[in-house]
Amino acid sequence: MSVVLIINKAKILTVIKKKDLRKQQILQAAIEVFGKSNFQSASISEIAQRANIAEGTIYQYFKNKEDLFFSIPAQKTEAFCDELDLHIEGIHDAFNKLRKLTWYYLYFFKTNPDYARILMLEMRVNKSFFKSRTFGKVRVFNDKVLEIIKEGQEENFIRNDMEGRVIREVLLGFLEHRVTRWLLKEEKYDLLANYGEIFDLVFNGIKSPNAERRHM
Amino acid sequence: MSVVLIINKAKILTVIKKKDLRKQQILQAAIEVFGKSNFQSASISEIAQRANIAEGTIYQYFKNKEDLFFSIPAQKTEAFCDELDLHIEGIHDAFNKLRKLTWYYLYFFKTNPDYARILMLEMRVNKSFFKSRTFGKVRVFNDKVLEIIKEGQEENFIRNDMEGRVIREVLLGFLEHRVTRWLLKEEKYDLLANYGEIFDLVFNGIKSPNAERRHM
DNA sequence: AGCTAAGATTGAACAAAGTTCATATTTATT
DNA sequence: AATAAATATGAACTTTGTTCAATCTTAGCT
Repeated sequence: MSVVLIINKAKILTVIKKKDLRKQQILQAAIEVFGKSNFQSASISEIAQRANIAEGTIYQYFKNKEDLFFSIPAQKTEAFCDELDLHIEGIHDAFNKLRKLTWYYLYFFKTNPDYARILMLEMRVNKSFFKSRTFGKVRVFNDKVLEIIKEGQEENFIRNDMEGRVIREVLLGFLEHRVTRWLLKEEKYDLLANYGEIFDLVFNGIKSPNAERRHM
Repeated sequence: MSVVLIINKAKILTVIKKKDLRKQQILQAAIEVFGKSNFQSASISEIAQRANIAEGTIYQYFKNKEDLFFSIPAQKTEAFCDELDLHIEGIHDAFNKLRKLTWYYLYFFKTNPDYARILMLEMRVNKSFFKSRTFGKVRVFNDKVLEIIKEGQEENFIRNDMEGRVIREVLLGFLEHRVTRWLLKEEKYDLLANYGEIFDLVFNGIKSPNAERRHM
């Protein structure tokens, strides 16, 4: 094994890439199949079919069905965080950062409904997901939200009499709930409709009493 | 069949009761088994074992595993609504009704964690649950919340510039999120801890601007 | 180019769990 | 007590995730 490593570095890279490619191919098929239905009613055979491979091959790349399932949100969540950074970039005050974050959150799920279904209706509600490698990616986002909230507390327009974590719970709780409802109602309405209204509603609850109407 | 109906009414009642009793027996076993794990990893054979019956018997009382699963929340939710009515009874203003409702909601799930797991982590996130007979019971609760919110809007301490439904979404969204988090963290902390704090947080978001500190 | 070994792929076979159904048992009626 | 109806049973069936021995493909070497 280590011999190979010494002899030819370039070749190994292409091998790794090929492995990665096949993994991507399986993941893509998995997103489509899992996204259309759910974990239990999606079948390995359909995923294999859609990826044009044999069922057994999947198990060379993923430990089992659950492992494959849990691997789906990893890249997407990473992409979400990266793009979010871009959207936040250049905004200086925490209020507008939070406002933009809220908008982007809803926008992202609106434009990625398959991923939304998987993350909101299956992962978010699965105990072992919280122990999975993939959940680390979600935590990055959660940390970022808390950071902005603390920033807002220092800027004194988010109330200081409560822990940042509790405030985050209200904001994320509402967002998750909203996306979940939208999915369950089969995406029949616009997830971003009256977005300003609802942000105002949540925000008025978490804004500092002595920041009256400063940002309205 | 109809002959029996004409001949002996009392006997039939006892037969119905017996059928009901067996159904209860199966449901109780199902609550225990589903509550400990989840839909997919709970097995019919374990439920049958715990109810001291054969696997096939279950299918005399329930169409299939999903039907059995969906039947669990029906009675519990009904009991929840009935008790909630008692707790609300005698409270005259919408503010304190909402406050009590919030408290009772958290209290109920705290004291019924098996049911909580089933409702929050499995049902609430399942599309076909929304079409099930059982969901009607949940809707009764939702309607009650909306009613109280509208009452509050008339009493003018809940903001009137937004639809009652949106306000309900924030309140219930937060409550569901809180219970869900608590379950996922394996009930390691007290669900009712700093309950006043969090109600204040949500309420300040939905209270009418011209009801300043009236109820604080 | 051809050989060899490692790696990747395959799909038949296996295992586990939901569901069905012919048979057996229990209960109710006369 | 006899008969019929209702209920319960568990072995057999079906489906689907998973394994694995056999086959094919690719990379490295002469």
